[in-house]
Amino acid sequence: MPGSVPGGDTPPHRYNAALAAEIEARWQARWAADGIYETPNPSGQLASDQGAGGPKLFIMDMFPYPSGSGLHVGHPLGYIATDVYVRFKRMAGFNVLYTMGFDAFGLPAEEHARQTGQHPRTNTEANIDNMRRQLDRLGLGHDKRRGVATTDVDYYRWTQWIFLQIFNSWFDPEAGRARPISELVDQFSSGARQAPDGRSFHGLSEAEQRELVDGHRLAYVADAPVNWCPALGTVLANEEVTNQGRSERGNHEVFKRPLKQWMMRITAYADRLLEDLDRLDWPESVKTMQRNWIGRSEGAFITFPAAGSLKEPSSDLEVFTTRPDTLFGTTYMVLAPEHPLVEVLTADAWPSGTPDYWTGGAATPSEAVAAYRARASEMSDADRSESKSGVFLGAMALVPFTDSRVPVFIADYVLMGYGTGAVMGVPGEDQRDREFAEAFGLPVVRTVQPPDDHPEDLAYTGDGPSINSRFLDGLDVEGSKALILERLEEAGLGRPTVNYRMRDWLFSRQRYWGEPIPIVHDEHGPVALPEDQLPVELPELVDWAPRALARDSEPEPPLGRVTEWVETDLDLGGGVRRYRRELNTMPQWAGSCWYYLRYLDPRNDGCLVDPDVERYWMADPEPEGVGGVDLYVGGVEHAVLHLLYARFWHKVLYDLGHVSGPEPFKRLVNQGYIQAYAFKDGRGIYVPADEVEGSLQAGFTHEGQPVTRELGKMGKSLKNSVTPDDMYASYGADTLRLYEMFMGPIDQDRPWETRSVIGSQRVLQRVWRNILDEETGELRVTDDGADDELLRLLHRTIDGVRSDMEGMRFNTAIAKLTELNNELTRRGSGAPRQVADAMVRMLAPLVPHFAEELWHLLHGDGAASVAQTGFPEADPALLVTDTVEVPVQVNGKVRGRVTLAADAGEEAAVSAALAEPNVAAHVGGRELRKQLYVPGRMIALVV
RNA sequence: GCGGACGUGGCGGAAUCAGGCAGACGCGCUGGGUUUAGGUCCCAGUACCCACCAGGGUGUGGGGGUUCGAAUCCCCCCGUCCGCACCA
Repeated sequence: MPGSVPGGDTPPHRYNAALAAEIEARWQARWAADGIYETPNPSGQLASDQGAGGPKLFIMDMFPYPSGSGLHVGHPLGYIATDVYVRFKRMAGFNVLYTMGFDAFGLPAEEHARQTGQHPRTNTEANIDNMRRQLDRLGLGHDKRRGVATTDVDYYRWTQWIFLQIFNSWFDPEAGRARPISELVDQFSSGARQAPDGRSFHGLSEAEQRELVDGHRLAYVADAPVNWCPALGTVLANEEVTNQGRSERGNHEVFKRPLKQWMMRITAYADRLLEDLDRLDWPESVKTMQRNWIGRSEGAFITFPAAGSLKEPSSDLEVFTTRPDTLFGTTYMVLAPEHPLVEVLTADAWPSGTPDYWTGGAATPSEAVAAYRARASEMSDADRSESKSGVFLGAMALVPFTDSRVPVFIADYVLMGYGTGAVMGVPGEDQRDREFAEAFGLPVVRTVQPPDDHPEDLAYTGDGPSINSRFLDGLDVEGSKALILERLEEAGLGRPTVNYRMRDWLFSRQRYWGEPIPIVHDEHGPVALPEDQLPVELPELVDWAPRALARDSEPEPPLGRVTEWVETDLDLGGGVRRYRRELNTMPQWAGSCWYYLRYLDPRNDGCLVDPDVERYWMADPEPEGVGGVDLYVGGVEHAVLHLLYARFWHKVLYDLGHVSGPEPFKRLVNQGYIQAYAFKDGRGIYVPADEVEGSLQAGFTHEGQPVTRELGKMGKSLKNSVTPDDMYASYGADTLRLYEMFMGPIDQDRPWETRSVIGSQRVLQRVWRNILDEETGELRVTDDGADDELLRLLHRTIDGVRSDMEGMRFNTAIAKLTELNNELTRRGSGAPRQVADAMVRMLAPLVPHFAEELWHLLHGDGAASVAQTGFPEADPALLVTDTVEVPVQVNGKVRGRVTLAADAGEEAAVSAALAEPNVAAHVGGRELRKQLYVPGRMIALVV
C-alpha cells in the first residue's frame, strides 16, 4: 500500500491516500452544505435570486442502471470526463446543468425479486443507494436536486403522459409530422378525408370508427409475429434480438409468435430520423449504424400475375426490387417460406417434367412445402447461409409485358420481414439469385451488358446499357429504371416506392417492473385514460413464484394476477362503466427516452417541463441548429436502441409543440472502454487477476502454475475487476480521476494498469511539495514575481491547457501541467505565488478536492471555492517571443539549430544558418540550389 | 462479403486537425542518492545501431508517389478492432 505505511518516516504533511481521504471527505461535505454545484433555472422552482449567469450549457452522461454488483474502475470513466469538462466550463463562465439519475426499471430487479420474494422497489432502492455512495466518493459536481429515477412515481407519471401524447397522435404524411388524433377525427367527420372503402365516416359503426382511427395512431395494438422469449417470460423488440436469433440479454432462445402487442410507429419518422443525422455532431460510426438500421432503399413494387395451377385467379404476386430495370431478366420467383400466398399458390400436383431436385423428394407440392417449412424453422440463421435451398410450389407467374411464365419457389434466402417477402429472381444481375439459379438449373439472362473482363459465372451489378430488355435496350440503368417504372405505372403493374429495413417498435413487455401503460380496454379496444388519472401506479404484487417458462408457453403479463386491479370502474365520459386495464408494461427504453427533459425541471407537477425552462436549456442559439443537450457522453452500445428511440420520442414531442427543437442530443461522444488483463490456467478457467504473479518476460503464474494472459472487458466473468473503492483506499479519488483522464483520449479503449496509477499520485505529490513543506505544512510559495522565462512557460501552459480542455484532450492537458510543475521542481525553491495560484486553478477541474485544499491554503479559509473562480487566461503578449530557435535542414535532414529574432526575414535566417558550423560543414561550400524559411518553424537549404 | 476506425519505443500514449526538430507526459527498466532494511521519496539515463567525444546512420505495419521536407497528404498491399451481413 504505497503511502500508507504506518509508523514509517513519511513526512507528516505528505500528500498520500490517508491525507487525500481526509481532504476529500471534508470538501465534499462543505460543497454539499454550500450547494455550490446547484445550477439555477431562469424561472420556476429552481430559479435563483442572483439569476442564471453566463451562457447556458447542458452536459449529460448516459444514466446508469443501478446494478447490484457494484462498480469497477471502467464505469466512471465517462462520468469523470464530463465532470472535468463541466468544471472547466463553469470556471470559464458558463451556467452548466450537470446531474445524474438512474434508469431503474428492468429485468435484474425483477429476477432478484423472484428469487428472494423481496419487492423489486426495495432491491432497486438499495442498489441506487450503494451506487450513489460509490459515485459520490469521486466528487462529481452534480446538481443533486435534479437527479431522478425512472421508477419514481412522480417520474413515470410523465412517462405515461408522453405515452398518451403518442397514442393520441397520428402521422400526417402530407405535413410530414405528427398531429393530434382529434384533427384526424375532424377530417373524417367533416368528409375532408374519406374512409378507405369510400364509405362515410358517419355510416360506420362505433367499432368500425374506432378501428379506423386506432389504425392511424402512433401507438397502436397490432397482431403481428413477435419475438417471444420464454426464458425471459417476455416478448422483445427486434433491436433486442441478436443476429443469431437469441436474446441480447442472457442469450436465450427466441421464437416468432403472432401476438397482440403495442407498437410505436417509428417507421413514420424513418426519413426524418435519417435526414437529421446530417445535422448532428455525432461520431460517424454511430451515424452509420443508425443509417444501416433504418436501411432506406429506393425501389419499386412490381406485380406479377400468377399463371397456371391457380386456386384463386386473383392471387397476384407483388415483389419489392431496387432494380426494376432488370425485370426482363426474371427467370423465376421466390417467396419467403412464411408468405401468406404460399397456401394459395401451392399446386395439387407436380406439373409434368418437374425435376426431382425441385420437389425436395416429396410426392406433392403441399408435402414439399410443409417439409421445407419445418426444416427451415429448425435451422439457425448461420446454417441457412451455408447454401441456397428451396422448393418449387408447382405454380407459375407471368413476367409483365411478356408471355414468359416463370416457376415460383419458396426459399429461406427470402425474408418475410423485408419488402413484400417475395422477390423476382434475376440471376444475371444479382449474385444471390445467381447462386439459387445454379442450384436449381434455372436459366440466366443478362439485362445489362457487362464489361469484357467481367467473369461469365458472376452476376453483374454495375452500370451499362440494357440488353435483352425490349424497349429498354440501349438505355443505362438510370434511364431504364425511369422508363420501366413509367410503363409499369401505365399498366397498373408497379410503382416506385421507398422501403425501410427498420420496423415499427414493439413496445409492450410481459413484465411487472416497468411503467404501466395508461390504457384501459372496452369491447371495441383500447381507451386512453385522461391525464388527470395519471399516474397509473404499479399495484403491489406479492406472488413472485416463478412460472413455468417452457418453450411452448404463452406470454402472461404478471399484472394479470392482480385481479382486483385488472377490472376497474371508471367514468370516462359516458357514465361509470367497467373497463379492463392494460396488463403489459413499457420496455426499459421508455424511461430513458426523455429523462434529459426532466432534469431541467424535476419537481414540476404541472407539466413534464416548464416551456420557459425547456427553451432556456434546449433551444439552439443558432437559427439552423437542432438544439438539445450540448454534450452527451456514453457507451457506443447504445448507438441504435436508446439513441434512436429517444430521437423518435423527441420528434413527436417537437411536432406536438412540447419541446423547442427537433433533436434531443446535439453532440455525442462515445467514451472508450477500460479493458483489463485476464488470466487463464491450464484448464482454460479464469483465475483471479490480482493473485497472478510474474511478468511478460518471465511468464505469469497463479499459485505456482503457469497461466496465459489476454486482454478483455473488465468484469466478474473474467475475474479481472478493479474497484474504485480499492483505488480510493490506496490513492484517493483525485489520483484515480487524474489517472483515468491521463490514460489516453476519451474515446479510445485502453488497458487498465494498476501499477501505473502511482505515477499520477507522484505528480500530485510534486505539486503539493512545490507549494507546501511536507515536514512543517508551511506554505513554500514566494511573493517574488516569476522571472520572465517562467512567466512565459506559465502562459504557454495556460494557453495549451485551455485549448486541450476545450477539446476534451485531458491527457495532454495533464502532460502540460506536469511539465510546468516539473520546471518548478527543477528550480528547487518554492513556487512564485502567481504561478502556484494559476496552476491550482488549472488543476481544479481534474482534481477538485486537491485543488480546493491548496486554494484555501493559499487564500485563507474564508475564500470562495476554487470552482467559483475563473479559469486562468493567457496573456497574448507572453505567448510571443523575441527570439526563436529554429532547426536547419540541409537536403531534408536536420543539421543544426540557430536562434533568430522572431521577426527575422529569410535572408537573415539563411545567413545565420550558414554560420552554424555543422550546417556549414554539410553545405560544404556548395552553391545553394534552394533556400526557404518558414518563420519560426524551419530553415530548409538544398545544395 | 460490405461499411467504418486504426497501426508510432518494453507498455499507455504525444506530435496527425493546418506537412516543418518524431517519441511530450507517465509507467516500466538501468544506475546513483536518502533509509537499519524493504517500500516511499529524490536525481540521472532510457527508440535502435556505430562512436571516447564531436557526430553519423537507421527508424512511425510494408511498398510506391507528391514535396526542399511526409508519422501527417495520395495510391496499392498487410494486419488489428468495431458495426452490418442472403435487406432483393
